[in-house]
Amino acid sequence: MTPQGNPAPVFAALSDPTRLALLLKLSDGRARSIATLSADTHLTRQAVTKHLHVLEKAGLVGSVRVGRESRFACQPEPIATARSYLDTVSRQWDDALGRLQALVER
Amino acid sequence: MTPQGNPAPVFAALSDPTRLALLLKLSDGRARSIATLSADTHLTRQAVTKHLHVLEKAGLVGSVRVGRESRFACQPEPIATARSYLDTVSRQWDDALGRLQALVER
DNA sequence: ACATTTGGCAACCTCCAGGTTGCCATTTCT
DNA sequence: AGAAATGGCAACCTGGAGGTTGCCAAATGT
Repeated sequence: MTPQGNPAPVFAALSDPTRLALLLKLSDGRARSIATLSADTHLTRQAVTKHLHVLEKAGLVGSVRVGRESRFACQPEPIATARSYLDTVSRQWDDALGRLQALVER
Repeated sequence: MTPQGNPAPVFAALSDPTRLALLLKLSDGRARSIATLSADTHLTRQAVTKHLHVLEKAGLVGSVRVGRESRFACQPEPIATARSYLDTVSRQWDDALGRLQALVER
């Protein structure tokens, strides 16, 4: 259910320090339970749960229920989406700058 | 290589569709007045002004007062910051995936 | 069998982002 | 000089984000 092409939700998911920290923790590819992920945080387990669900809705992580615990792990596609968006913007900007400079140097 | 920078504020600035649209408009490098930027929007000039100030605080755009109007234009550095962050995350993820696959294939 | 770990659900609170309206100052046009 | 364009400022409203607490259900350890 990850809409491709609209980068705003992905950026929104990335706009919170707590979620960035979670992503960094998960960026080693290992799957972790909610309890594990909220262990060394000053936040409540519920708060962490909410953040994880936000990340999941944005498609940045996926979850699997294993016994009594549900494990979360990274999913890379939306990051690629966000990166390609930034690439587009900065490329257009570079192009425009290049043209301007060419005009000036002429 | 590249400077530091906390990427969360940049992502926060990028997390709004209106601001993304503004950035795209400005990504051709030309500077525009607030009135021009809010011309083909369904939003109020004030709303657009607020969004522009958010982008400015994040360093994504800069403004210059020219006569009675203030012109806004792109500034590329924070975009580079955000991109490098996404690069870091996705590289770490790729590395982890690689190690996992190496383990599995053994 | 019982206690513990783990997590889902719901109610609640507070704060701020996004948006509006109204008014006023300055610059530009005629 | 007078009218219009441009935008800064402030008050105000509303919804949702982020966080907490409390309770309950299911899976696990002993």
